[in-house]
Amino acid sequence: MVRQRIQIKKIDNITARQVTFSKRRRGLIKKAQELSTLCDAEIGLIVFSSTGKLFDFSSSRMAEVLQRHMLHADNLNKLEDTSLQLEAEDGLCNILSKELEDKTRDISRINGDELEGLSLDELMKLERQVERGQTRIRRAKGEKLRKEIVTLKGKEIQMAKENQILKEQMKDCSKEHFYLVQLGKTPESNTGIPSSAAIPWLPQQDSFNTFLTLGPTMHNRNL
Amino acid sequence: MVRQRIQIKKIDNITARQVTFSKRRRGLIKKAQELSTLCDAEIGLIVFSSTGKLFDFSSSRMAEVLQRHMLHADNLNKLEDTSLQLEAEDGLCNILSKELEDKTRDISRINGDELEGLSLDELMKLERQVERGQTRIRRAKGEKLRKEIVTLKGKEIQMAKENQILKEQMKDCSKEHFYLVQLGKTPESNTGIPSSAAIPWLPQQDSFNTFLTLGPTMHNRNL
DNA sequence: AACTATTTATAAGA
DNA sequence: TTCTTATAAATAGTT
Repeated sequence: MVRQRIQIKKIDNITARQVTFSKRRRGLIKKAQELSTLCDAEIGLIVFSSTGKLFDFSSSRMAEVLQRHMLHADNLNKLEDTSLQLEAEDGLCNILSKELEDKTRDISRINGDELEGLSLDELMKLERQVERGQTRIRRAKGEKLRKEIVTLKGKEIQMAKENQILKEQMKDCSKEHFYLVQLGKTPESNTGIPSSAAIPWLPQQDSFNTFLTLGPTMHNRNL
Repeated sequence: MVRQRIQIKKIDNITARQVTFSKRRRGLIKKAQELSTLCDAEIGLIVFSSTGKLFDFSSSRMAEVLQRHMLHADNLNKLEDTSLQLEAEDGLCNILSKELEDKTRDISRINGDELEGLSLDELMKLERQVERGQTRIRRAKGEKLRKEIVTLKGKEIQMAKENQILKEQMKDCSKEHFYLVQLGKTPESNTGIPSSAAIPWLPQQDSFNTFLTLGPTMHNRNL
């Protein structure tokens, strides 16, 4: 946005990301405050940094809700005092949140973050893992594309058939009209020149019936 | 803030207030989106207009949390603290296990499993994600290897120096022995030729003084 | 943490 | 509501 416009996508550099997070978070909270004051709105805003730190803002009543949320968030890291009553529950929560933490870090590493502490062996293992996944994902994508092509080809054939049928109907229709026109003496059909250019997918047909087929033609074109 | 700086206090004029609300609300939500994308933050934003209309934004799973909070907010009048507390605890576990489930599936997919339900777009997004991670992991690996090489080269130089010193010592030592042998009439040291075969990394030394240098030599070898 | 060149947001007006 | 525009505010990159 400044000095150079940035794209809105995850900032790779961790330091830069943290700096931007800090600046924009403050900006966002300020805007939220201003909106609530200026327009008498009730606003609740919760922001978790990628490292799990919580920041929030709330006007008035919403505070209660957000407060509760904050407690939950805290519990997530260190399930403490408040509920000594439910030790089993705590234990389960502890286990869950620990597992969650592990998996979150795993994903982070797969995405190429938090690699600092890893040994060469671990890095190479990670590389192999990602490579394997990549191969399989590509295979799945290829498969998907292939199937889509098959489906589309099927549709194409189906539509070609329909077109053929419609063309036949059109021809019959035109003949009918031709006779009707001859009987009814309307003078419009004088040139006899084909105008297939405007409707390229339809083979030649004489202009004397163009105006008659325009309606159905346009309609079919959008099928 | 524009054309004329405004004070941050409730806007009296109702129309003006509504217009400002509409503009700033959109601005706020845009900023929240940008922050969540740029900095990989989880954000939940709830805005109630003064007329009671709800607008909200949330990144990812925070949606569930906010949903819950909104429900709780409704119940807040009816339920006592204790039951709320319990419900909250239950909720936490639920949320944790749900998130765990999500992340487990995410990892599975990165590894190329459970891809069946994914659309082409999702597959391609996944492919890009994995590709990006791969690049970063490879970069980290390269970096690590480079550092290791630098360290090893440093050690090599250090050891070469030590070897040089040891050689000098050895030479002095040999000479000394040579004279001692000459004086003491021991017959072993007649050639003055080194026998390095047994300990190839050490340059020539005569067998009669091996026991003198063995200690420090072995020690230095492990430095 | 401060600076500053720019971009972005937006108040007021149409 | 939406567009325009002058200007305030936010902020990316730099120091």
